[in-house]
Amino acid sequence: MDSTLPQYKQVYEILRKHILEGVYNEGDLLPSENELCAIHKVTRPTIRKALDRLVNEGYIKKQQGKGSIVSGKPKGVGILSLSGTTSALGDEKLVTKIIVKPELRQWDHAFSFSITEQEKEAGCIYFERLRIVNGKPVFFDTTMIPNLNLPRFLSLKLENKSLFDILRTRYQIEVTGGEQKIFATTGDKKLQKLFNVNAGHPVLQLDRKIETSRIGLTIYSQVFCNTDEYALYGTF
Amino acid sequence: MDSTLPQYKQVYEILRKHILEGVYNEGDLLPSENELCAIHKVTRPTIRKALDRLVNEGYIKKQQGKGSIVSGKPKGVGILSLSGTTSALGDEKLVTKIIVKPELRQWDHAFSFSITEQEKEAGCIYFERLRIVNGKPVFFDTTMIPNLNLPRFLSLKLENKSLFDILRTRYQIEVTGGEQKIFATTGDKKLQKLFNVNAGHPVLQLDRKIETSRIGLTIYSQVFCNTDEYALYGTF
DNA sequence: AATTTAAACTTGTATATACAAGTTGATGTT
DNA sequence: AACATCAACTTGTATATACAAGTTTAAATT
Repeated sequence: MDSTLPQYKQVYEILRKHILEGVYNEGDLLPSENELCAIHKVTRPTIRKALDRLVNEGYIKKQQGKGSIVSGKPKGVGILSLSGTTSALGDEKLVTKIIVKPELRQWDHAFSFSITEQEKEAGCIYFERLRIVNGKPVFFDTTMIPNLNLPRFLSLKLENKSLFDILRTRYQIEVTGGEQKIFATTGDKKLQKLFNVNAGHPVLQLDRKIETSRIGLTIYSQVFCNTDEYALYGTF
Repeated sequence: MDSTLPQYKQVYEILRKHILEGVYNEGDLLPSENELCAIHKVTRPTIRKALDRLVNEGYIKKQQGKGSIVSGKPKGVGILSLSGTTSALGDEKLVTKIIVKPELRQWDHAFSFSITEQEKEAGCIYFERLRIVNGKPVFFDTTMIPNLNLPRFLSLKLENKSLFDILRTRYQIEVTGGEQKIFATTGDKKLQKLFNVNAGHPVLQLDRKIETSRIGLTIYSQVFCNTDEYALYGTF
């Protein structure tokens, strides 16, 4: 497929990358909109559309008369993002262990969410991961994705990459919204064993239904988190 | 002060109000962009800017070739919003009890967040609220706001209105971003008593630092939630 | 020297225009 | 009747232009 990104998205991707890679650091001013126009050979409305997106996602803040100031921290996926947590900790200290490798399953519901007939027919890609921070298991997440035109997904390695980065770069799928429910609970025995905690230990549970730019593709995710040492952190 | 809102914001406010008041319901199509142009006597880029905002906040979804589809549910304040929970439950079933009325206090930190010298000097407006759903206490929140040019705030009644609605309509202050930490914990004795639960009962804790469009004004909020029957719910 | 003023930046708002691309329904054709 | 085509919608992208409004810097004035 061709699928050339629109210019404002191209500029957005470049600036976003530069911020993440440290070309621009927190507190820095981006080049002015007119300079960006010259650099990328587009007009100001196009540049402003790219910048609007960076503002919405929390990468920059704008101040009239002054410029675009780099915030640095990514917004994450709407709410609290594990990737946000990841980046806050530094990747080298985080280990991902696949408990259940991506496999095809039948389903008729996704956690506390109901699914459509279409989703039921497609079946779901299912996997479980345990995230270990400095030797301590902190996150356990279960993900369900309807098996709709995601070639070679089952053979992808999820250890070191963010699911959403894979979807974005490999399949051009972006998160457009979603809903979530958050509980404080005590995990079951399986979870107590995975987290190595006693019965009755408080655990955070997060059920998410994540809508994407591909119509019909909704991702369902359930995350358990031991917040003893590491809180679930996010910017918005 | 004059402070006439820009046209795109005026259109945004009108459409937002109409969605919330049920002029347009979930699943409905908004008038097309060209029709909205005619209605509000502005050009399409202006209308599109208003719609962009509604999309970002989750009020509508757009589909090329079709139109703008009303989602209905508000996005809330970036993350999970109590107002979102409120609206999901229906206001009549929610009772707010003021535990500590808004008062001026000294402070040198806000929960797990540190504060600036300027904020420290200004002192803080402090209040505590308990939210009761169908007779069951579910939320307990503590709020700290630096006392910076918020006339008559101390005499406002917070029982029936959202704090953020007050800030937006009365002081033209909007939330621009923030950060938060979420824990699963067991509440202290005060909280056990407020929630009427046993010791060791899992409770959700949420520390939020909320930045606003008024420079220097950051709101600090700590929320405890008993998620036995009602999960913290939010869309994004 | 201190203050005021103005110029030269910055982002914010708004218009007018053009064409691309997706959706829908009506009109033909088979 | 079923299908294909087309026209008339819809939103998406992009340009060119203009002026308003906030910030900073430098020049002019006191």
